Amino acid sequence: MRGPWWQKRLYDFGYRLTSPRQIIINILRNTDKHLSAEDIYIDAIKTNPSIGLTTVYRTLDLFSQIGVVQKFDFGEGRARYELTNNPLKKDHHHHLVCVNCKSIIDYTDFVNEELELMNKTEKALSEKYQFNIFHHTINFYGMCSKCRIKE
Amino acid sequence: MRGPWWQKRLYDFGYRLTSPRQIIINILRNTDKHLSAEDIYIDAIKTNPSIGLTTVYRTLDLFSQIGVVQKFDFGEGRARYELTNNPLKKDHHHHLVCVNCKSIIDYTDFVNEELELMNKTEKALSEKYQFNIFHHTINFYGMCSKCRIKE
DNA sequence: TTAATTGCAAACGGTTTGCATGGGC
DNA sequence: GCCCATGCAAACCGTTTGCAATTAA
Repeated sequence: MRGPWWQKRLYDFGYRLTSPRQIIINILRNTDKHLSAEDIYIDAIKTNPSIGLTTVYRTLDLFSQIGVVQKFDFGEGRARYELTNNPLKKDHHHHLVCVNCKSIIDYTDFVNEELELMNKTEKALSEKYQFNIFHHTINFYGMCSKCRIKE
Repeated sequence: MRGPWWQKRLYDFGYRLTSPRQIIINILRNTDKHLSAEDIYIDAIKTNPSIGLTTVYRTLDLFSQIGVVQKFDFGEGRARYELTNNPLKKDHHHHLVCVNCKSIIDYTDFVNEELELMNKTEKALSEKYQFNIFHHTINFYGMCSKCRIKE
């Protein structure tokens, strides 16, 4: 395994349970939601009240750089984070975002077809534009049923 | 035509050419780039130096609410804006974003196939989740050729 | 002992708001 | 005259940075 010393221990929950990095990984492992840095911070201080918000940001940045965590921006003015391989989440999913209440639904409908097309597109784009593509996002924006009733 | 009084005049360039709204529309019409509020502001004060950045934000917000402008968030910590029907831009396109230098390429490869699938997906999602879907975004993230050489 | 990790407070940068002025109808 | 549009300055808020203290290897 490559990377810094602690990377290979990321999923070893027996290791120094109160280390901020372990706490944050645990929080992300135990949710199927898209948490913001603040969400994670609020949850983290329940386990270790001395954790700082700065550490949460730095940890998330580190994790997203090494690909353990994926950072999303749904246009709310704050980032949201997901564990890349979350056992509680559908493997490959995309997002359906309510522009009103900001709720997010993960969907997997047509992902197989989608994936096929995306792979094809990715390959073509890589060659045509000489891009080294890491990942893609597909978001649908609209208004959820609850918000539609209220309006 | 529905909407506020000035909406029907959006494309009437003879009308009060120094009004901030007209200036901003002109700027967006004459570029094929994804401009940030600041980009637009810097361009706008060349035409009318008394325009304020606040007005740029308020105008863009208004335009994106009525669907004249689409707001994008590529995860840079700032929003970028495109005219929905920009004559200089490809009709329906998606984005290829360099995570390093933040350059954005509009691509149209496979858009027809993509569009077909997206329409199908959109319809299915609308029904399944009772969402009223307005639009979608597809972004590929990777590293462009220039940045790859530098690293 | 040496480098990495962390918390605090302050800075930062994009965006929004309060408020008073100005311009169109 | 009334309402909407606008500019300015200040507030806001998520995020980043400088720095000193702590911890791990």
